[in-house]
Amino acid sequence: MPELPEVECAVRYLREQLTGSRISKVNVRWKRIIAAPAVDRFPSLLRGLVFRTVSRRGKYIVCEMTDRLGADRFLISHLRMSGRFAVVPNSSRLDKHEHVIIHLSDGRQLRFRDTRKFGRMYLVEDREQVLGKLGLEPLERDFNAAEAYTLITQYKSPIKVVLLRQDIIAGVGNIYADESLWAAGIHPLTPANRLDEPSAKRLFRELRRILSRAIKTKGTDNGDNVIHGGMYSPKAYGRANQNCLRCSALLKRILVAQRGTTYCPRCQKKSYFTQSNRKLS
DNA sequence: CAAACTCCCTGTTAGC
DNA sequence: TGCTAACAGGGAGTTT
Repeated sequence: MPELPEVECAVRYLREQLTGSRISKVNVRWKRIIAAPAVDRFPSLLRGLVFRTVSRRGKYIVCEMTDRLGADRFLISHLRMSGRFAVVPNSSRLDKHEHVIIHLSDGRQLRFRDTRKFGRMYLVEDREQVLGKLGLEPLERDFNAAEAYTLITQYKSPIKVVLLRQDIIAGVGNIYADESLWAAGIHPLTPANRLDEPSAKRLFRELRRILSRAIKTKGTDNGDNVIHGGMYSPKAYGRANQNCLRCSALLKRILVAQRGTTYCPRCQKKSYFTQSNRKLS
């Protein structure tokens, strides 16, 4: 599932492919993907817009567009579980999971493919309408660990829950939450406000290191499959009942706020619990 | 106000 | 082998 690094790779690909291109026609094949405005107005409002640039905010892909009069419009997409973009020639065979087709005036098409149909697209005049509540960007140069520590100590919920909250730190999903907690040696159920400053700083350092490295390894993947199939291999996520790569203890799987969570009971010490948790199988 | 639950979807996998 | 049912998971919305 795409998280910050996968979205960043998609953004770089789209920026390369789309900058300067004009939309000539739009075909929506699964209406629920269009979150704003009303689906019936979406194609006509997009027609004629030119891609200025593409950037990322959290897990959102932000296409900055200009209309014929030079006014700003924002085409913002969220890949959710299984969404991915591809820019292909018109002649490319239509896949049954390609739900939004954006025709470009140069004979190519931007296609949004999403098997689970959870992805969302927004066309708005004010980007804050979609992005307004997002939290800190963990890879920004101005990300400050001391500041972030002060921020997370406001929450008594488990640190993993805090990491997953997009309004606190943007872009972290289940994979990189488990990975950074494992790397920092912090139990996922530790209440955020019980973390000491060194632990929190270690967590942020590991988070940034892991996110950056994931972007690099996905980036070196062959160019036309930038979103998935990267080289990043998780050390904790998805490795329940396998040996910890640091201490060789058996990794454990629990539920934290309804999300599958894998951690090492030896390296990530159990300290405090704010909620009951139950074992999975 | 926060935590928990429900829903949206379908490919994959476990179970029979 | 072939079928069905459970499951995963981000985020919005609803309920407790």
